[in-house]
Amino acid sequence: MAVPKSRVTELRYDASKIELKWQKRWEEDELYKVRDTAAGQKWYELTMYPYPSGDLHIGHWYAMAPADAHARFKRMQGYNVLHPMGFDAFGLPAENAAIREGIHPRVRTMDNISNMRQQLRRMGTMYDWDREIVTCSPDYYRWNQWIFLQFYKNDLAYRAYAPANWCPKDNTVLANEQVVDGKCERCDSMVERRELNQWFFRVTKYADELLDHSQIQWPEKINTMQTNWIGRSEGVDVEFDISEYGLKEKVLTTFTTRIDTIYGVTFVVLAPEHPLVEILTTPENKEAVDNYIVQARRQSEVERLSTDKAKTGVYTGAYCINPLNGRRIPILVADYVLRTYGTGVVMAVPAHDERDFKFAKKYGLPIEIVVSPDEWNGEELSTAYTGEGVQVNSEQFDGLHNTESISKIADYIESKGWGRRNKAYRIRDWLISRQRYWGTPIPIVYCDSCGTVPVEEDDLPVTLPDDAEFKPTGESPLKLNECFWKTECPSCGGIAIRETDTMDTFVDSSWYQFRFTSSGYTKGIFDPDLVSTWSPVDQYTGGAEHAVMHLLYARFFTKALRDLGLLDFDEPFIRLFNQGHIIANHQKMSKSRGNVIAPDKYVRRVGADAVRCYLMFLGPWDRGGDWSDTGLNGMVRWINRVWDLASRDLKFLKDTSIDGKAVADLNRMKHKTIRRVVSDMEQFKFNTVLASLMEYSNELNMVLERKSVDVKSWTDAVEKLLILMAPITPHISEELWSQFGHETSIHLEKLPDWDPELSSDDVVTLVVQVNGRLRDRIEIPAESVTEEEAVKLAKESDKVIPHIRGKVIKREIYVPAKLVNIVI
RNA sequence: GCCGAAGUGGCGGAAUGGUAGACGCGGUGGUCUCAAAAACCAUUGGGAGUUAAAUCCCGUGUGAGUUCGAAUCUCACCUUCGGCACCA
Repeated sequence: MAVPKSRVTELRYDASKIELKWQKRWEEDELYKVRDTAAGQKWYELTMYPYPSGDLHIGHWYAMAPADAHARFKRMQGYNVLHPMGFDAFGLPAENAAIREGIHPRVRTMDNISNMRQQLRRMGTMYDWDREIVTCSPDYYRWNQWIFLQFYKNDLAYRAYAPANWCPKDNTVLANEQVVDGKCERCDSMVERRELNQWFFRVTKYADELLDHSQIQWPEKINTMQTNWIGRSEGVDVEFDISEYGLKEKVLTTFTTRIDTIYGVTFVVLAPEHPLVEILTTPENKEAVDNYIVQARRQSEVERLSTDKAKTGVYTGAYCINPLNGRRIPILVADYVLRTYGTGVVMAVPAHDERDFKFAKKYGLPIEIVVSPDEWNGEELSTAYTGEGVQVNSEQFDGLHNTESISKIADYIESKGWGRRNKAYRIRDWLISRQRYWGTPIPIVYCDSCGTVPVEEDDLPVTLPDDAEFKPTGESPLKLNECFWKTECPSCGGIAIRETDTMDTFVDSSWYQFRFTSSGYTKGIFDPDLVSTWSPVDQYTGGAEHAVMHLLYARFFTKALRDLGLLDFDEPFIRLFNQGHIIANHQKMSKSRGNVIAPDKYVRRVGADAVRCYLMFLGPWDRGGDWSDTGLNGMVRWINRVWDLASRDLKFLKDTSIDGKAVADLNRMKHKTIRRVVSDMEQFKFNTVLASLMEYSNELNMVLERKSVDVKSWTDAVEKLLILMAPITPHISEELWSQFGHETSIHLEKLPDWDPELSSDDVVTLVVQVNGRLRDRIEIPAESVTEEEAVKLAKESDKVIPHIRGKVIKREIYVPAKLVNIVI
């Protein structure tokens, strides 16, 4: 295999010197200071803030540099742009490092932030650092606590004893969204089940509204993922009679989406955690059931839900009655039924449900067909039939197609009072408790006499103690810190204990987009005027991996804050764009592969502009790209050529013979380039933006060689190139702009308009086909050719004549100013 | 298993019903140089053809279809990537 020689393109200029010079100047001039009341329509463009891991890696660059270019572009279009930056500063890695190395999470996090802040400046970004948010600052997290209190008052936050996903490595519980393939999303450990008292946010209250994506322009993929995650199913709750046991509960309610199969129910299954299990189980079955429940509890969620696992279960010894046919059927317990979905009770129809079928086969339970497959002649099924068909064995509904009977049977059940239509959701409430130190303390106090008491708003923030001990005990380090947990009850003044769990860090990022509008505000979570000036975010960018976590939670918060009267709109982010992932040498970057690209190294060598350029050039932003050092060289070469073009001594044009056509052609090319660049920038098509700019600069090179245009045309052509490049390569554009004698920053320039007339070609190529095959290309003046003329030209072509000579022409197709197709 | 996206030169990619391969990388030949690197110029999908050209044929994962015309639309299949996966 040929190994490409490592060649390094030399820069014509000192990139670091120039870039640092302008970064300093921009800061002194407060060039990027955002003014709430500046002229121009507002444009709020936000990119997902980073976790302060210590170093800005190439993935951060890939997310932020193109986003910065786009925000700069909007600014040059005349918008008043807010494009802020902050740090998602709470989280497990800092605390785990503290356990390992003994460095306090705050110290380490703040160190990392100051390093990354410098790296972000070095990238040449236009962030206004006065608006920075650092979520581990009490000025920020006190508002997490404030929101928690409002949620608590409005029944959107509640505490419950429930089984939770426990990560044994991170020593904390996780939200459902943070469990991927049964493993911890962060550290890949197998998640265990633990029953604990936990705080939840009632995201399910907004399930229906969250399904509505009509007010946002997001990638269909993300909308679908959210829709699937919420997982609304419409069906019927049906009550099976258990009155024979003389209990308080007279019925067992099941949820089904296949009410058409109700006559085929041959047994009913309860989730092992269902409270009726204990009550209904007969004495002779008690031991078996108890053993089964213990066994089911021991299993992790993954083991229990594994699709390939054989289905297991036990009889309770109890029976219930199907209200439709009066049949008495057995009640079982099986762990394939989930307590948390629907009613936690399943009416099993083995003939028409894959899971029930397997279960029935294993335990020898009857299988009764009630929806007939096509051409079915009464034989037994070898697998569950889940398709459509005609009702059989269904009393008065026999003969109906099941697509009809679904609503007929539901109506019948409702009219008889045996049940009602209902919906079930896959999404669960958001578990926000974390048994960790480095997060927002939950502002709740437990008092022996008053119970659960919220901290007074005036007493916020509940701050993290600095002297916590970090030990991996499985409980919050705050539990070991007496100064923290020992407190007075806000209600009775007696001795009370603080909640020692902290909040999931996704709470921080659920509303940070609003805090950026007034990040220093002390009288509330945000300034009500400024939040409505800037919000919602017009353009959000970030990775698709947050589809059902951050993006869903942020939408939930927006709706909840709206209902609390704090916001007057429904969605946090109007447009969303997901960038892809950057890889290296066709492989995912990882330390173990040793192919991690360290941007700082390249920035030192060729400057931030070249790196920015290359990241935007290497492929469509949403599809990601493959880093290659030689590819970067190409960008360096191009920037060098632009440098040469723009720093040419104009004397070379002074005594040229001006060619009127060359001037007109250059002007045409200029307008065409402006049009293409603006339109592609708008759509985040940075790679084709750069291709257009390269074509334009190649054209300028040709003009330069021929020296055929006047000084004024040349200067304007080059200045327009610099303006179009400014969002992408902010430093070099600024430098060359000032070399042209401009006193003010290029970043204060408006993007030039293009003339629609001039931005299209005056001469077009007429393509001539015979039977759809290319035979000739004829240069014709645009727009001035009629169909007759075009066809005539085509038929007269020397290259076409041999193909049509002596043939009968069946059809002539003409696409104006583009193509003639002669069909023979 | 289900849902979704994608498959184009040696490589990254452009073109979303009308000139396939823009732009860039890499390669080849040349200029400059003692030499190299850098830079610059030319060339670069495959094949047939010719002294040279003209010209022709093939070509966008595979196979069919729609159309005057398909990388683009439709169907089936293959591969890769992403998401979901006992949710009744």
